[in-house]
Amino acid sequence: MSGFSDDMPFFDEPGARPPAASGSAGAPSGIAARAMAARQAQNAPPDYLSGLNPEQRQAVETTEGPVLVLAGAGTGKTRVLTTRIAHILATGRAFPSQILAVTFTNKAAREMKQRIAMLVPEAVEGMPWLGTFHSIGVKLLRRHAELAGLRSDFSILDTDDVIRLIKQLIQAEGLDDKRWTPRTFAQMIDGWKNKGLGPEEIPEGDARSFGNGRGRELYRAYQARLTTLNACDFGDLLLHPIRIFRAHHDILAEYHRRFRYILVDEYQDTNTAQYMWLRLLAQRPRASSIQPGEGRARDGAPGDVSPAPAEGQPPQAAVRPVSEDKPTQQINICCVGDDDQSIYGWRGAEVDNILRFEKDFPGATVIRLERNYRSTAHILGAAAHLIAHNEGRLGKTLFTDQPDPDDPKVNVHAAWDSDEEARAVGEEIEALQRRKHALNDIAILVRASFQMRSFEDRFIEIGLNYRVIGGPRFYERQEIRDAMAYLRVVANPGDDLAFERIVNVPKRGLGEAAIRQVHDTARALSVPMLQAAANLAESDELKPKPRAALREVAANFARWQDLLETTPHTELAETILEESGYIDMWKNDRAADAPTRLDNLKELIRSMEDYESLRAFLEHVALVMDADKNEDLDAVSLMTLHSAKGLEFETVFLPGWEEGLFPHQRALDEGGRSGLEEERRLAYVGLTRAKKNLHIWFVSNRRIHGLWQSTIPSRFLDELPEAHVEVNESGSSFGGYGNPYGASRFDNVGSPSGGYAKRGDQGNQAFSSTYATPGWQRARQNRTEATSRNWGTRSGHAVERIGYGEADSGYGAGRGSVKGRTIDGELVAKSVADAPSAFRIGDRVFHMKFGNGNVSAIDGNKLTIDFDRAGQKKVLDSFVTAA
DNA sequence: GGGTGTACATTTTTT
DNA sequence: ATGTACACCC
Repeated sequence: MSGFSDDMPFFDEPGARPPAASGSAGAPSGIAARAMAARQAQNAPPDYLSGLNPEQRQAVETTEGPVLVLAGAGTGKTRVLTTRIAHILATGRAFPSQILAVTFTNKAAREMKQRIAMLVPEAVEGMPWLGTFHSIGVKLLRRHAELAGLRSDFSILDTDDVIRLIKQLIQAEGLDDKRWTPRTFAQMIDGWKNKGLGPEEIPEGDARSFGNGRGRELYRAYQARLTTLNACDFGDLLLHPIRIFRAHHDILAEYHRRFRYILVDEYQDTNTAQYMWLRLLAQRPRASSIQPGEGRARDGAPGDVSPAPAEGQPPQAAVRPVSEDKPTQQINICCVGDDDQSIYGWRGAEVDNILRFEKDFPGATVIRLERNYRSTAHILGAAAHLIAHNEGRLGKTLFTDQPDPDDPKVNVHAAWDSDEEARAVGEEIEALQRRKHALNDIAILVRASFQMRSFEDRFIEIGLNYRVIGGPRFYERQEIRDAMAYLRVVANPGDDLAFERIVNVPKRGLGEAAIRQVHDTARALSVPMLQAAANLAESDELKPKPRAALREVAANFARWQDLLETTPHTELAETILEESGYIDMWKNDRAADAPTRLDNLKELIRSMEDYESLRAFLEHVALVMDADKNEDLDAVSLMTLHSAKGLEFETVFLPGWEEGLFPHQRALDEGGRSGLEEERRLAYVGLTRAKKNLHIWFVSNRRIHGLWQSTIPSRFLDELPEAHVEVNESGSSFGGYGNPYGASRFDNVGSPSGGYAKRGDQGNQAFSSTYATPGWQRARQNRTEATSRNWGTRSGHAVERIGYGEADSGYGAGRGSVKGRTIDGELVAKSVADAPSAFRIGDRVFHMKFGNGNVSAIDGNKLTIDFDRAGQKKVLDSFVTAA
């Protein structure tokens, strides 16, 4: 139908054009010339190699055979990857189109393209196979769609579409969608697909665990529905090609001939499906059973392998033959990764893939990059000591060539609560700013996004520029998704999900009943809903009003589809949004954000200009996540630790190092030891983002889900080496309250005279010099604002009180009631039982921080207490005792 | 079909 | 505490 194939140069098309835009169709003039030059000048290494250290250079020059590059943080990973590609090209080992280079994110792919362009300018246009797993998957699937039961104009559904679809299926099965939530099932399917499992392959137990044992049927129905919709989800972008490769050896063989070199970025993040996909492509045709489930290795005729020059292959003369002395179809796969930075286990990544590499690819060369160009010796020392607490590593130790005795140690600070934490970080940043430190070179990396809020509040208050990275994405906004739904129906009339989304947006008087009717008709006739709507509009099965509405919708789409051929896509999009009444809908909306939404729609249309066709644009939006950010502004970056991977900053703040938050309680509860190790790797990633200054913070009180919790410092703090760490005792807070893992040097943080924090110490006097600190003033202010009573002149007493008056009984009793789960003797989980509270309304109670108060309401184990001094708070009953 | 009330969940995120 | 999603009622 659509003419999308223009922008996809498939190699086996007649007259396949190699490096198109370079104008070198046929003869690789530019590249070959370069290759010649390179070989003529063999004595002097090409200049792109000259800046590499010996390990990097080895990684670049070991082009043949399987290679694993273990690239620690800041060791020049991307540089190796891009130089390696440049090297392969410059030496004439392959054409750009014969290199498969996969990344996880579009950002990484883009960066790689840019950097290759700097090294080999003429090559990039011809690297059609550099991209994310998913974008390459789409490309493969568009080419062979019919083998997966799809048409090549299939839609790609995002998570939201998938959930809506599954909801329909669950309801169709007569299941309660409260008991069996679509979200849960969508996650299950995602998990199965990550493992490469289709409906028939999932374990019986999994199948039974959902929807009264109907999991397998539901999954099957889901896949059937996708086929009907001519759509696939993200998982299918990998799974369909895998199936096709397995079932059609001739097609796989084509790609075997095609891809001479395979490069994989962030290999530690690959999941099982991606692994299988890579194995299929990298496998030597003759290779026998290497992998369970991968047994059918034999395909392409073993003998024929040697460069059966397909169209567009470099003339043999110009190319150094692919290692004549080695067996044919050499596996030239190079995986780059860092097992210590594997932080995506929760979404299916298998660290094992990287740990197993040498077994998977016998004879592999393993190269370690440990020379770090980013961080100071203190930071590296801290990171190394921390990560050494993990088991099952391949083992690497980062080092730096340039230790500087003036480098600051890693700083650890304590704060009373998250507001004070934000306030103090804000002050530190302002101080840096006065010293001309660029804000762009400062980042705050949090474990969970709710932590960002206190920083945002504070930064707004003091007028500090900041940017949040990884927030709600542009294309996830309602108005964008609506607009996209219109476009999707035009591009793929079978996209019922999109149709349903907008059939009554703006309101056209089509209620649930009318839509159901369209749905049923579509099912009965096995046609898309759009078609069914057109039919219904001509029948008398509906009341006049909805009938007229449907007729108009159907006529509109018919007209738009005609325009698709003749009208530029941006213009078409404008027409659609105008004629559908969608623009007017927002113009008439009095909501405060309506103008913003209109702006977003304009921006959407503007961004379409960057794409050749409607379908190219739709694909971009389906696959690309990036929100455009304002790079010009000098601003502090605020993001989660996960989204910080791969970035670096001069100065990094890591707030929230408290048990339960970091490591996160849920990671511990659900992941046990390996969950803890992943959290530790996350900490490692955080530490290694910093070039020079690193500040870690923890607080003693955090409000989680609306109630106050006392917190204890993260065990990770205890895993930092003293030699590289400086505990900052500027003393604006009350630090830890004892650490269940034994004495911790952080127990005393924040106590000028020390010692109060030790259990049993009578440390009241310790606070005399502390209560007047800004943190306290602020804390007090908050309380005053909240309750405006009982908190004026007696604050001094209150401070003493709150500190440790009867702490032993209070704390001890509270803690003692919480049972913990342990792994190897380490406390890992402390789930609080939902036992009815032992307290009653009106009871006089004591809380270790807020002092005495009266219980005013009880909700399970959550108490609302009117504290004498601290005002009304909600706290867990395990944190108070009868007074 | 739209508006109001209640119930529930709330780590991390890419494609 | 706070937001969202759904159910129910007008």
